[in-house]
Amino acid sequence: MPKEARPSTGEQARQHALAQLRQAILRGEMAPAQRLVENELAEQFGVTRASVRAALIELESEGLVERIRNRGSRVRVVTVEEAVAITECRMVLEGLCAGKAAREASDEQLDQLLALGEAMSKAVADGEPVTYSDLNHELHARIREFSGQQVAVELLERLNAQLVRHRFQLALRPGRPQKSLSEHLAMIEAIRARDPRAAEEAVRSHLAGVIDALRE
Amino acid sequence: MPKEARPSTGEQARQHALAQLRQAILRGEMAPAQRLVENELAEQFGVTRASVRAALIELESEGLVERIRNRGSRVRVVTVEEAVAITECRMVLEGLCAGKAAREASDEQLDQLLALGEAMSKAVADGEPVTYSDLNHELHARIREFSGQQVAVELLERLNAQLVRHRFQLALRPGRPQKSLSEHLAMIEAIRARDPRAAEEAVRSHLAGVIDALRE
DNA sequence: CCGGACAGAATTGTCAACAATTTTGTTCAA
DNA sequence: TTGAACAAAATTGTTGACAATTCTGTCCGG
Repeated sequence: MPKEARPSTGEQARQHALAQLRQAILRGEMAPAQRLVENELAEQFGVTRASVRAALIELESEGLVERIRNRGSRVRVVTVEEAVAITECRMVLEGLCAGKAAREASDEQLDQLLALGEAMSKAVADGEPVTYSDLNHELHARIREFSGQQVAVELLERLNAQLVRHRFQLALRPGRPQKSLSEHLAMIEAIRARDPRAAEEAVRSHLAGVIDALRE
Repeated sequence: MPKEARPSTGEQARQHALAQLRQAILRGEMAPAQRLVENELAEQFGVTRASVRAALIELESEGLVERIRNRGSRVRVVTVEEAVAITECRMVLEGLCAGKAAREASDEQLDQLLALGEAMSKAVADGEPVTYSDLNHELHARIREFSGQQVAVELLERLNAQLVRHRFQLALRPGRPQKSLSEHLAMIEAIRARDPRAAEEAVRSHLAGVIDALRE
């Protein structure tokens, strides 16, 4: 059992509890469908139940936690169908972002994408799937960021948070990095060419591929 | 000042407060940027502050309310730029839904769309912009529903809720219904033709038109 | 006349106790 | 043995009071 967290003076209790719990779920420290008892969490994080409650309500509307009236909270499990539906939404939203990024990114930012692409190629060549997965994640984050589309960014971050468990499963599949790499390079190429239409199309076909892989 | 709501026995207090508050905001009974004091709301709705607090936290993550630490809550005001960004997201998400609806809707559902289109034409011919606006809203809702894409539906409902104030402004603009009507009819046509690509394109160009109108 | 320090008011954040609900385990009769 | 009724335990929902923070208006020195 993890040691009780420090009182964390400046930080308000609710935000503390919220951050701790979200991290714990995202890091996969909570088993899927595990029950989240307010009392236990309160003791574990060193805050009162009211703060835990507030945090749980917030996590519920982020889609990370499931709450049933008078029955308590659990870590939400995302079925494969849901993961597919989520990825379909990612597909169009990231497509939007890629198109805007192709129009509005600075030359400096385009160089960052190029560097990321090279790092990803190297990771695949060296057979390091974990490094590749991290870079993958970062590439998508950068494209979102460069689009300047704040609303889409927030929606996508929420959606991505719900997929943590499926991401692992996908990254370690043999042969997957190779296929994924060329799609990613095409995305980078289209954005660097400042071709919004091609950029959107590249992102969409990449995520269509992810959907196929999710379905096995 | 509105009379205190009934205790609403079965319903739990938090859900009661949440529903009341959300309705009040969506109906425009709360002035934009109006301060929401927890005590006042608690008394007004006949629940305790804790329930109001919980409701406010939830409404914050729905984007209807803005909360600042130790400073309280206000009704969130959506700037024109934000409304544009939101509508861009609607554009791609509703495009996704239209494509899926074109594939998966039943013949019966397609007939509903046709009937809606006729009603909309009539409303424009009769010069009834309010009726037209309602039908407009219903058409979009039906398309979402027929797609069977639950994740997209939830995202879109959240986004739409944030636009209430801008919707009014747009619907009453002279000449707007005429332009909007033909775009809507094209959407219906494409879905009824079971042409996903055309359906997506029709929805996107319609909402691109809405974006132009928003920018004036 | 102006600006900063300070006290008071208003408001949000936190807490511990209590009430209501659901689940679980036990008993007893058929 | 099975099933329903019931009691006990666990857990969530609610309440009112208290603490911490921020805002507001006043006072005093310059």
